[in-house]
Amino acid sequence: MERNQTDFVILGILAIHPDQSGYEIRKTVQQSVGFFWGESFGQIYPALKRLLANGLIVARKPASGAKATRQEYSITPAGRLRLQEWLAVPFRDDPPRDEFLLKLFFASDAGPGVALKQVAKFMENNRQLLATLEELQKLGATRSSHYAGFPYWMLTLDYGVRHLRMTLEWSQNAVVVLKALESPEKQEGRRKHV
Amino acid sequence: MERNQTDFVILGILAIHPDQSGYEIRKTVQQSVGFFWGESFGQIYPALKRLLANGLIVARKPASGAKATRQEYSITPAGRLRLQEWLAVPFRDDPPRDEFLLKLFFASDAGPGVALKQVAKFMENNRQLLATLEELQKLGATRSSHYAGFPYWMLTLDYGVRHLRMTLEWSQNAVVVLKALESPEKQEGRRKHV
DNA sequence: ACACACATGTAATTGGTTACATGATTTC
DNA sequence: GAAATCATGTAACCAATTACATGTGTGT
Repeated sequence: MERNQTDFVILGILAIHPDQSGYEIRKTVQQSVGFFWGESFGQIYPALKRLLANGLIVARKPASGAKATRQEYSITPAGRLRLQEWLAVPFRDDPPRDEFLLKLFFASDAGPGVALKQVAKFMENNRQLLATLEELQKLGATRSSHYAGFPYWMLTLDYGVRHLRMTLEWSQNAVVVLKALESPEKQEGRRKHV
Repeated sequence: MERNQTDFVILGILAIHPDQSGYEIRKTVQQSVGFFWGESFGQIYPALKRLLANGLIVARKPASGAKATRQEYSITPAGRLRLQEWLAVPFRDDPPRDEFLLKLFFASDAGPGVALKQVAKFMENNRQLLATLEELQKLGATRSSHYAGFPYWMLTLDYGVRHLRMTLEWSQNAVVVLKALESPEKQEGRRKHV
């Protein structure tokens, strides 16, 4: 019960910025919480209908000039209340399923070479994402936004940046460990061939 | 395609330690990869039947003396091959959905008090888990295990420990930020009431 | 003319949890 | 004899992705 998080993502996004279409909501989600949350159209459109039926959002044909097919949504007072209610419910932390760690855990069956490839991809992914988030952070710092949500957004961004930096530090060490496993000799800080 | 990760978790676990029942496999999963992966019975039992039908594992009634109802499974050579194959496929990193961060991101609608409560729970959870993982790490260090998988297990453990330490550092800062938002005055390192 | 982004939706499938249902064995 | 743990499984439901299907508007 109370498990349909898509609804709340939409409410949250519309609470920050109203008059968005389903298409736009998805883009906003990707650009704001995308580094720790994803939503697909297959979930967004049905969710919008649900929210509409429950009076938590309202639909409006956009002002003339915009596309005729487009539907814009805004949050209602009831929707805002629902959102606030949900915010106060303790989050549940189920273990996030991490496929990378899973493969690494079992990797001895395939050897260090395979593990090193996975780690390399992991590093590359994280380096790129880190660059993006640091860019966002810099932008935020200069703009010193006046939105009420701003400090909260920056906290999550900071979390992301710290997380990615940690993964890169860890990766460097992992590479050293795996390379040592790769070469048959033990290289305990000494030359090869003992 | 190739998305049924439960199958591979089971194969991986049985590759490390054979002759386990479905019940036992689940426990092993919890105790080994539990901090980044979970499996429920509702998935394990059907998966075992699937794997059995495909010849990737074999079933055996346990030696006399054990429970009659119990079924023990082991990985077959075909299963091991399948596992190795999967290990070499690049992992996919979809953004892990983090409900805690999501609530924090939208928390301005509910205020710093609500956010602080969520952060407090987050810290508490992570402190506990960190203690458990550090315990495991210490145990691993003394035993200096001879299993081939050992270095890989330690890498994932190290990841967990680093991650949790990072979350606690971040949390401390988050609490400071949120407390500052809570009190109406700006406390820029100066006295209140300007 | 073509490509790309905007825009909305449904259907099929898979993935996954939770609840239900049952029963044996061990420990107190 | 009661409670906890071991043990297996199914059914109902919910969550989520992916593929399918369709069409408009904008820019080159």
